[in-house]
Amino acid sequence: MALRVHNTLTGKIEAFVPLHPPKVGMYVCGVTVYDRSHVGHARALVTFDVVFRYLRWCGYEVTFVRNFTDVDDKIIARAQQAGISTAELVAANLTAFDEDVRALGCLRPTKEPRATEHIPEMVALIQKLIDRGLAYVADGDVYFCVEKFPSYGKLSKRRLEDMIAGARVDVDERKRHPMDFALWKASKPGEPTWPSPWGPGRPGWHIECSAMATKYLGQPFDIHGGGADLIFPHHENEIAQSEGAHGCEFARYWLHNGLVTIGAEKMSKSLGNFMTVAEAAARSGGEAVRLFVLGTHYRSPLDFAPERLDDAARALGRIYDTLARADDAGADPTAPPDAVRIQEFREAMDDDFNTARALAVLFDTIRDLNRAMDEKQTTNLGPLRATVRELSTVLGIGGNDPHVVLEEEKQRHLRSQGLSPEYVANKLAERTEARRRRDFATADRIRQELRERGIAVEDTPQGTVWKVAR
RNA sequence: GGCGGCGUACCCAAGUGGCUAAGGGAGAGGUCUGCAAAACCUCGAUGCAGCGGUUCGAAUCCGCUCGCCGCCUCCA
Repeated sequence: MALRVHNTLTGKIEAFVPLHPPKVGMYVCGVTVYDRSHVGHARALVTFDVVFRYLRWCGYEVTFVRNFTDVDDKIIARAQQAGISTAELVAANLTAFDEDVRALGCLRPTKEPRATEHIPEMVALIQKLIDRGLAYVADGDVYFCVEKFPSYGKLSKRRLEDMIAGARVDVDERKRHPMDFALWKASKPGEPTWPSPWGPGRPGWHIECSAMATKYLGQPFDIHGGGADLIFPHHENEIAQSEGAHGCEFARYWLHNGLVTIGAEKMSKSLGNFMTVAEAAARSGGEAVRLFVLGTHYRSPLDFAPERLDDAARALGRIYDTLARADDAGADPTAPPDAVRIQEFREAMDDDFNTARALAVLFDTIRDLNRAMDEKQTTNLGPLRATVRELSTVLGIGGNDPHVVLEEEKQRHLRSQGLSPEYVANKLAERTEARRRRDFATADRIRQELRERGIAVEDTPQGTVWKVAR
């Protein structure tokens, strides 16, 4: 079975057939860098990171483009509020974004173009739309004329009449049709501005993606992705602009991740009900956030609660405990992965990136690994360990050095508790001595004492060790 | 109002016509242990919002009802 993906354009799950195999072009809408990213952004980031990784794992040469919107109303407003330049605001948020992405274990896209670095391309595209009669100039603004694009609404499956019906659309005298949208906005004093044939101004939001996607991927290209909240109007407008200008299909497969809700309400900056990626990562670690996201199919709604992060952190801890144990047990690092498990994994991922099912394969493998160690079947260790390593290249879960991960977890814990490694070492030595004397009352008292500080003591055949209580 | 989607065990969640309804977290019992912890084993929904229907057979298809969400405005 080969990869099948859900295409928003058709509403169906279809076989994925790239235009120019083995090459695949993928464009994903990134973020507007006016503020820190939250868990909702994390979901989009992780979802398409896995798509990217899986396509590569399948042998495709993927060009993955993810943009930054670094000019828009909110950036301007936020910068003015803070009394800094838009450039300063953008720079700060780009740095923060980079940290978030790294915490989430996402690979770098092939290209990360910024809107402000592609103004000439946008101007050229707008000019082409004007030339083809699909756009018109009004007072230094340029609007796209939706009535001139007959298939407008084909992605979001809505008709122009329906949209106006329930409409809270701005009544703008300069627009010929209420649903017409801005390609170019004349700038007000003090705003970032670029020269254009229609006067100084700045681009509308949608045009940047049309211009940059086509610049780096050509047209048509294979995959266009983003959050489900972008289907309308953003992606609908991208299609109108790109297909209107070039007279050919824009993108073949449209993939959209479901939104993150919190208390059954959409998580969003405007509602103020969000947890930032940095906060989530500080609580449970970025990899746990990733695991939380991948536990649900990417198109389903995902309800966030901090406790779910804790669940994920515990599950992740089990993975790394097992891997550390396997490495200590001398799993052959050169062994090939287990073909049966890999096949199960492939079938799950081929089914529209069913990461929840793929994770079940990972956890089954973890159990296999522990059982093999319990039963001293050392020859199975290598292949099972290799299987986890293989799956981790796609899921981005369990791919780090387990000893390093566990050690970092311990250091983090000690620091947050204000405890020194010596304190723990002394307590453990004291307890070991007590146990040697068979003074179990003292030993248990010490263990309880440490437990209250979040330190879990384990007596193993190799001696006493401690871990962070999860 | 238009369009799209959701409701599966204590919590999360996969499964969309047919083996005993994955997996994770929590829980119970067991093995191991001085006792624990970890790990493993076992248990856990005779039932998949409710009601009807199609079918030899449905959580899965159809209809209705109830509850909930998203988009239609900036939004991942």
